[in-house]
Amino acid sequence: MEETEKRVQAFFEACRVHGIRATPQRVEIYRELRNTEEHPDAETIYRRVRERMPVISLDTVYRTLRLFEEKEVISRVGALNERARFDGNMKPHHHFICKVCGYVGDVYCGAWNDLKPPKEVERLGRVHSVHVELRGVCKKCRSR
Amino acid sequence: MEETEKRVQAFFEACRVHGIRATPQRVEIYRELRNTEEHPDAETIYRRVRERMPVISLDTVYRTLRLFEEKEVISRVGALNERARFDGNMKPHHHFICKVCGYVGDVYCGAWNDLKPPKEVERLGRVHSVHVELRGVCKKCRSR
DNA sequence: GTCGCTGCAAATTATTTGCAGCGTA
DNA sequence: TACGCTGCAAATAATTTGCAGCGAC
Repeated sequence: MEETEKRVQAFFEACRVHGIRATPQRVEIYRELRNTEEHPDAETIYRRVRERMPVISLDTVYRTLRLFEEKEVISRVGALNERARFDGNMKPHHHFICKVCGYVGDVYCGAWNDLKPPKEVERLGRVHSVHVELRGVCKKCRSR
Repeated sequence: MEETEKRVQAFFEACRVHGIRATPQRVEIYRELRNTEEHPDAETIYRRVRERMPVISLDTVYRTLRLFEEKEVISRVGALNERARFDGNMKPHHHFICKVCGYVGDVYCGAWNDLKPPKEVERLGRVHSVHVELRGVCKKCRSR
């Protein structure tokens, strides 16, 4: 069995566990996402899936991605894109981000200020800065 | 001199270096951003600055933030929020993000898969995952 | 006077929602 | 039959843009 197809099997299993239906649309969206390393956006996934499955709508893609993310079957790159948040502190530091409310807290950790990227990264481009993101649930949201 | 005000002095200096005007609006936006650790969004900054400076518009705030970011006087939390990007790979890995085109590449680095957050982070909340983000310029954008 | 910066209003873009129909358990 | 899932169209929310006026060099 091909690698991607093994994953699709695991996907069916995950759907069973979460009690959601593995509809054709969802399977294709999942397959598309596993088939690429491009970290595509919703629109791109929509365009590609539609080539193989002409009857699918963009909002199904959005809805499905949101569902997958909620079930932790896929993840989102970078912060939860609610709205842009800014930071006036340009000293090296890191962030704790609450998955629930989006709260962002500063984390200082000297040891993390000079993490050395592995050499293979040169293949991708030149690194200007290294930044650690901790994701979790903040105190306030935990106590609710 | 108070800490924030020292920073505002540095801000004037930075404006001189970059050849942009340190208008009252810009000074207030910068001051607001340095005065808080909340990593506010544009709307929040707008609301707060307006209390002290009634004549300012939301788009000036947006424009100013964009300008500051470009000049590297401030930074943005998380990825450049163009649009949401998704990742079907749930194995622990890290990301290289191109500042110019938004390209996202996967980075595998065993040593980074179990970075231990400093104890003070418990003060903020419970950490579920640790993720390193490398920001830089990708090969394609460098050669242009 | 020139040119950068601003406010206003309108435009654009990404994402979400309400609703009716359809298909599967 | 019931209910989850879908497509469509309309709504919402964040951010950007065009334009005219104003003020600093």
